[in-house]
Amino acid sequence: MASETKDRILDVAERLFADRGYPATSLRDITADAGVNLASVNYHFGAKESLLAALLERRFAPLNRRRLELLDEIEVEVGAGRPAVEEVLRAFLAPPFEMQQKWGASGRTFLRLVGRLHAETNDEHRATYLRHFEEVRRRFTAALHRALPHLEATDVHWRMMFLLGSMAFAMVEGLTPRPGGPPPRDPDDVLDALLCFAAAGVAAPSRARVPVVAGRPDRPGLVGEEAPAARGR
Amino acid sequence: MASETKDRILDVAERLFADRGYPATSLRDITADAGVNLASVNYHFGAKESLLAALLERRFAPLNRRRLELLDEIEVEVGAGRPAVEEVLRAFLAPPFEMQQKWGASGRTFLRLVGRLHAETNDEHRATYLRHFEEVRRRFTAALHRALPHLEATDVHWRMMFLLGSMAFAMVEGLTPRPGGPPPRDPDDVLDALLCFAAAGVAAPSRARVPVVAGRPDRPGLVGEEAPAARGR
DNA sequence: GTATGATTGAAACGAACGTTTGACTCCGGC
DNA sequence: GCCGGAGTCAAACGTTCGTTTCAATCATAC
Repeated sequence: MASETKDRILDVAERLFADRGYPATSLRDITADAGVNLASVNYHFGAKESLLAALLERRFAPLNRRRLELLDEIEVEVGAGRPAVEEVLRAFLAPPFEMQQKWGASGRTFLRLVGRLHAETNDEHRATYLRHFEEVRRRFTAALHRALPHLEATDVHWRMMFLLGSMAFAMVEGLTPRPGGPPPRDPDDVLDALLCFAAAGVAAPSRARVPVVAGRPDRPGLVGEEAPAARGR
Repeated sequence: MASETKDRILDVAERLFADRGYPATSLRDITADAGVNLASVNYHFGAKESLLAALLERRFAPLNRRRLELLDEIEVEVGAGRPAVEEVLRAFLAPPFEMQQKWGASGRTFLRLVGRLHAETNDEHRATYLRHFEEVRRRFTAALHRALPHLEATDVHWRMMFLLGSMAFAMVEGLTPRPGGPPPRDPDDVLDALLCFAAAGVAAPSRARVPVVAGRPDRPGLVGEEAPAARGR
């Protein structure tokens, strides 16, 4: 069991999918890089799609188990009270970063892949991916709503979306150095910066719609004027 | 000039690229949907890659011109003073949403495509995309730093990244209704919710690193356990 | 009417894709 | 000694891809 070939294929596929995307990576690319025969992918995994599924399973199962475990701890501790926003966010965001350290370069690669998959709207791949993620999203959305009971459910959903976007972007962009992009950073620092950003954003006061049409040149009632208040807390 | 065939190809390609992604969309899909001959793509655009470039040019040029125009207004107005965070963010985020209204269904499709391209790390496509975006990113990062001079440049860069992620995700997720996802919403509401989230996140106080290493296996201070300290801040 | 340049049409090109095949190698159990 | 299953290998399968070709068509200017 756990043949060496199988693991080599998984590792290389993870890296190449993360680097080039799923559809742009051929089985020939993978097998050539892994130094194994082309047919071995279909032998061990059945099809390319199943390779992706196996790859996600390998990483997502422990990752999301950990997330829910941390959330369980929080919920037991606070009982019927309100969980703290930042604590909930940390339970959601920290495991991927923990994982990266535990799994080394391979873990970092996987994070890029996850960030990528958030934008892969191809329905088949998405289904594979969402199957692992749906329960997590649902439970954390609920926890966030308990932490911020004054927000409408719609707002909580959307802020969860924004949070996902920040996380995905931090993963795919933050971990692949690019010219002009932000300087590379210790992953722990990235997590802290992300938590800091996300906690403030998620917990932002819900604002009544201002009747100003964006970009209108006569600009009455600029929203920007409330920013100092937020800054000075 | 501006032959009908050419425009039909552009419109259909925009929609299909946004729906399925660039590499997963074939020229045959596009030409069949547009009701034109397969060869006409290569005749009018030269190659598939150039079709993408033309498509981006058509939308990005006015979009980013508008962004910089709004930023110019802000900078003229505040002179040597500090621009307001939310005002800068609005200048950045509003134009895509304005555009969507002006361009109708086609504009909405384009937003999804943009959100997608943020995750397309294929270097060629990315280069095409970034060429349009680089100046905008640079100028807005600088403006944000002027608005938040107490932050380190690194933090401003990263928060700009997080902002981009939220925006991209809002575009690709918020505009394609999905089961379990957030309920569909008036685009103006999305913009407001995003501005609200982003302004709070970007202007969040920079926090000193907590000295706890997340997820170390010998577990002095599991990530879950440091959270109470954070909660009590 | 006819020549001319721009566009469209059907068909084919070579390359690359995921997948399948069938022979070959290896190795533990009898 | 050899049998049987697991794994590997080179080769080929049929399909689809982006692109090219070249004749047919159209509008326009002469």
